[in-house]
Amino acid sequence: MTNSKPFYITTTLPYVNSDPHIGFAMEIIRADVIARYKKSLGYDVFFNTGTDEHGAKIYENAVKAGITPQEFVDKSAKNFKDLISLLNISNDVHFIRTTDEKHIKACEEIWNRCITKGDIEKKQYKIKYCVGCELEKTDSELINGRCELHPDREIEIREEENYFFKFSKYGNQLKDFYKNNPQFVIPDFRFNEIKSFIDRGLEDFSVSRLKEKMPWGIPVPNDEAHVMYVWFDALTNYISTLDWPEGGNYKKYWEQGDKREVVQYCGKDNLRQQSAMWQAMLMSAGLPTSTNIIIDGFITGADGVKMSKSLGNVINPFEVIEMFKGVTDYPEDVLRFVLLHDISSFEDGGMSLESIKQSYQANLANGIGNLTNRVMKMATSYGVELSSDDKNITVYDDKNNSLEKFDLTKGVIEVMSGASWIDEYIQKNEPFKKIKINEEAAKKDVYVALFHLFGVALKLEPFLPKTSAKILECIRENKMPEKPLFNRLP
RNA sequence: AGCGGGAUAGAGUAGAGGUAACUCACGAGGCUCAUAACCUCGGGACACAGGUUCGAUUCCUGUUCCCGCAACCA
Repeated sequence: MTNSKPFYITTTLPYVNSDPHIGFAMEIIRADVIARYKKSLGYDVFFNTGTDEHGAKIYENAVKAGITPQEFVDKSAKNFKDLISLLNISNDVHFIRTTDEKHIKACEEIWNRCITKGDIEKKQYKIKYCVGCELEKTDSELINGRCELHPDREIEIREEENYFFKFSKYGNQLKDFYKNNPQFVIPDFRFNEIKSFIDRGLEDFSVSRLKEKMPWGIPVPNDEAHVMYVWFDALTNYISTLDWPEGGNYKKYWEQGDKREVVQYCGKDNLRQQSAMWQAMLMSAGLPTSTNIIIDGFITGADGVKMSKSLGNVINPFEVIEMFKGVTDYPEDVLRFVLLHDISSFEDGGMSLESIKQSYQANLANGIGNLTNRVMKMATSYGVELSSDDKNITVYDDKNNSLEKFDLTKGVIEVMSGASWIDEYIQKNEPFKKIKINEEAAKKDVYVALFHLFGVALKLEPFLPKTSAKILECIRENKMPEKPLFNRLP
């Protein structure tokens, strides 16, 4: 391809401490939709995801399970890879693990650059320690300044030496950066949140831990007593995946040219890390900043309550796919669909197995699936076929405005209304009646329906790739689907 | 305490200074090409109190209630 502009998109890396969560499924599906859409417009896309594999929780869990941390993360990383292929994520997605050799090298390099710049230095770090638990506690874990589990004991303040990143130094630079990039964080209200966070003033953050307490991390260069704490380790993946500093991919996809597009998807809990901390780290290391941070909402239970194991309202992505295996050949498209269509692009949204079934029935079985049968039945029995010119269109050449704005929910709803337009059109024009009295007129109607269905299928590609391909195949080969795309639920 | 967001039909959401939209559910009718699907019509809503305005549900102020954040949580 001549002229193909580079485009970079990444998800955050999920922490492999627990099983893949429906929220991560949503995040990677959304990033995948953008990646596929950009590819369809001819961009040269680098799509990144992976797993975050260091830290105390993993270390403890490995010890508990009686295996090494490396064995533990090897097993967990596989779960995530399994989910990714199950969701039919673009197969050229890059998968970085924070235990990968090239990642570790990149972390050392960015650390060295920041320390050379004078932005990392040792400080006393006060931790709150519960003697009962024998654990460090954060303020949010304490109730009235006391440990929830041991309210009868005083919290001890202990001091240790940690490395700190001089985040406070970057407040003004971040403010200027935000001013010059009014679309940096999407949606607006999240951008406001981070701006007012910066306005309140920044504190330096701790970037190392004592190795004797927590050995499972990347060693701090030139200091055997410390390992890196999560920030320099996990965030660096966005460039280590590009073989930074040496690799050509870094130059091509991150530096790019004048009109860079470096997009990071994340959940709302990651706003601060992605749009402020990571950007400051990049500034410190003398690297170009990201161009867009897209913030997703959270998925809640049906009535807006938090998903939790104790409430039993947790949705497991593997289960959802399993549930639809009997009724359709495209169960992964069902999960993709409900996550894209039923959860709003930037706000929290509720979901339950019941709501998933309902949405499936209404939109996929009664909607797209039924419509495909309806149109193809008439096309094949009346002998209507798309002209070879029409048939050879491979890209819907209109830019999808909602996708340009990363509003995927609106994007998929627009495609669905295209489908229901066809249903209305058929009802209004009644080609099934006309065929008995005026064959030509009936065929003309069916051609219109067929042509529009073709357009719907093309536009559906980034969202539901397999369903789209099947519909296009039926139209191009002028045949009925061998079986209904989406059967009704029993 | 502070900061941010929110309160719209039975449920979930959209929207805007001037006939309040959509999906599901509900009621009536239509069609028979299709997966008892599809189409049309109907009922039903802007938390409360002030203010600005010719006019606000939309802007401002206050009240009540809900939800995040409160930094080292990976």
